[in-house]
Amino acid sequence: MKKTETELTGVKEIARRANVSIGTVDRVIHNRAGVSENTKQKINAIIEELNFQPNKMASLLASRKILNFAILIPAVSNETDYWIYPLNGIKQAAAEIKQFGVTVKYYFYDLDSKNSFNIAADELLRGEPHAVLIAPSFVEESIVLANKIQAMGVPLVFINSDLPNQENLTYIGPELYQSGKLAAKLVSFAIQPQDKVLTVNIATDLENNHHLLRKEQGFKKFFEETQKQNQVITLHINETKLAPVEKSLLSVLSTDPDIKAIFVTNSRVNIVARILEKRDRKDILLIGYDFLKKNISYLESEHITFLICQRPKEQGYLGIIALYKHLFKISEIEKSVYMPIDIITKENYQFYNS
Amino acid sequence: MKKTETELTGVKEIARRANVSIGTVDRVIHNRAGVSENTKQKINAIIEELNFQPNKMASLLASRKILNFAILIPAVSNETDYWIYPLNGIKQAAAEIKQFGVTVKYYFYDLDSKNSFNIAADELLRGEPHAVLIAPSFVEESIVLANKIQAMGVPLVFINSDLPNQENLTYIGPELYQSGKLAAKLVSFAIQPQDKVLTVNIATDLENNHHLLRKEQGFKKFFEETQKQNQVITLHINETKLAPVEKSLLSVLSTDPDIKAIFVTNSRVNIVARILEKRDRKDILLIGYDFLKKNISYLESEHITFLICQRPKEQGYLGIIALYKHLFKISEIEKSVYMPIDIITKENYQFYNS
DNA sequence: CTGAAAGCGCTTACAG
DNA sequence: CTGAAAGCGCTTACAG
Repeated sequence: MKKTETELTGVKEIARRANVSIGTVDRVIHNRAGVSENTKQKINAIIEELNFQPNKMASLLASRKILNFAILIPAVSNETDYWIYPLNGIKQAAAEIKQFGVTVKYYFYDLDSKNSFNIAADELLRGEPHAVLIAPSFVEESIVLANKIQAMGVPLVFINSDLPNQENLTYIGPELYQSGKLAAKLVSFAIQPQDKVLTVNIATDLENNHHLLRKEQGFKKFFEETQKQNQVITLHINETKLAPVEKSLLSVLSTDPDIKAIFVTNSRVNIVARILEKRDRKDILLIGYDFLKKNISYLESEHITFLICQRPKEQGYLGIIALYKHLFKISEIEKSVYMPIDIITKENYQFYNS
Repeated sequence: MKKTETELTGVKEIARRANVSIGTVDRVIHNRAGVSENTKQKINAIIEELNFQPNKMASLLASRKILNFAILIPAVSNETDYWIYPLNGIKQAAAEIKQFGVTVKYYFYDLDSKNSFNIAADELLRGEPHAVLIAPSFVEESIVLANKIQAMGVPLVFINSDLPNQENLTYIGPELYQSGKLAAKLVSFAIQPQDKVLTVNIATDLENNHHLLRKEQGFKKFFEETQKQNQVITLHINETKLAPVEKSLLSVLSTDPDIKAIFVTNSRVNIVARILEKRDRKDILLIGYDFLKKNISYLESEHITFLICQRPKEQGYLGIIALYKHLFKISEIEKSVYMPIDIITKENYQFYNS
């Protein structure tokens, strides 16, 4: 249970072979100034030869570094508990890497307020973090922030939605188009050729919700590609309260009684479920997004048949771990990590851990 | 970026407050013998008060421990590449914890040979590992091994299948019954009330394949519970070569032309896919298990509609991490971790990372 | 440009 | 039962 092959490696051995002090070796390892080109090369050669990997624990211990990670994500709101899941993932990762001197600071913004985003972003910058994870819900504002963070040379991770042309360390989140296609496939099983299908976007600010449209496109694409003859009807509802959604939806359903499946492009599928429940319309297959308590209860009662879910907890967890692995040089980080597209039903939700 | 609040905590501070040496503090922390009850209590009180958590990196560094993990899993065979995925997960975890002084040793056995299992198990024991992960495919033989390992006080993790009444640290793998139910639900969407459904077990040694029966039970249970009128027919084929499987299967299909869906209870679904492909029977919905290359290609060609998959890579990864977290006291380990039951289709398989 | 010394927070013999 | 010292493999001032 003891290490044996010490002495053969390590700064000491390098110093001995190069005939210098370990201080100089350290300078070379970390590329610090003040070493003659000559000894530098000599030392580097030995490092190569020994295939030397500095002992991270020792270096952490000696340097007494503490690293501050900053998190900027939406606050958990009354309307949706979605963001509790990424937050839980982040907290779990934070607990695990605490012992390596990492502290995590949280900044929350209101999904209904760009201003709250900007305020939180300013606070974050003032904290001078060593690494940042953000959910860039507001595109313009997020780009401004991302540019500042990247200018500081601070590694940045996006979760949940991506921002193009940034120099972020990685993106961890869903690929939307494909999830729409998958939804369409699931729907296609349960309907007859003459049935119609309805897609519903429920969001007040569709501008900042391009992602809903991506899902819709994927959904429609499936029906085109497979040459199904089912008509796909599209409905945008730019309100999120029950009453107006109900009004719009019922109007469409009465105009088109052949609609036998509804695809809701976000987690507000529970609103539609509630409406169908009131009218006792179990003949319509309902499919939507996200593992929220409200949605799960409708999965239970079979008003919702499928939920598509992209591991919100894992997004948070992996985001933090990516920053940790990068800063501690544990492994290389991929530029983007697309979460698996999970299908949740009444039969498997109890095994879905977030 | 420097730590500030040092001195307030740590063995030194405890020693100072208790008026003893840090050596004595260390003895108490690790419950070593040779400390008077009196000073022990005094020190423990201070530890409580300070909410002291020893610095793991320092302790690791000072103790120069190396930990050997032993892995016992089936070898990757020609017939199936299933076990490459757990192995990859294990290797990934091993790479990440290598820097903490963990080395991993692999022992492989042949799924067709209990003897090879016993030989590998003996070798493993001779290696005197500090932690063990096994896939206990042969029940009897695995129990014998598990008892020996547990008698040595060595933490033990099971992946892929569980063993009852053991004192293992944790089990990480699938819950089979529920996955069968889920398969039934998926099938139920695509069939008409008059259609029949076939479940197929393909395995030479059904005795050591109780798990197939569990899936079959779950599958049947769904049809009972939901009072579907579809007849569910059961077929056991105790051969794994194409020819005999083909013979059995075609015989059943010709007797019962109403069979419109087939549920294969393991990864050999590709054999059935091949048979259906040859006969160009795309009218039969085929569903089976596991993200194998062969299976995926039939998913692509739409001879297989659904694959159910339980994250083999993650099972390996999490198994190792559980041992690491246990030995390094990073967090408590749950007695069993059931993997999510994932549904793989042509539309989402490319995002499934194992 | 380089070295010698002190120290990170622990653990490990060894001496008493 | 307890303490003092050396050391883990690095990093950090400081001195030259």
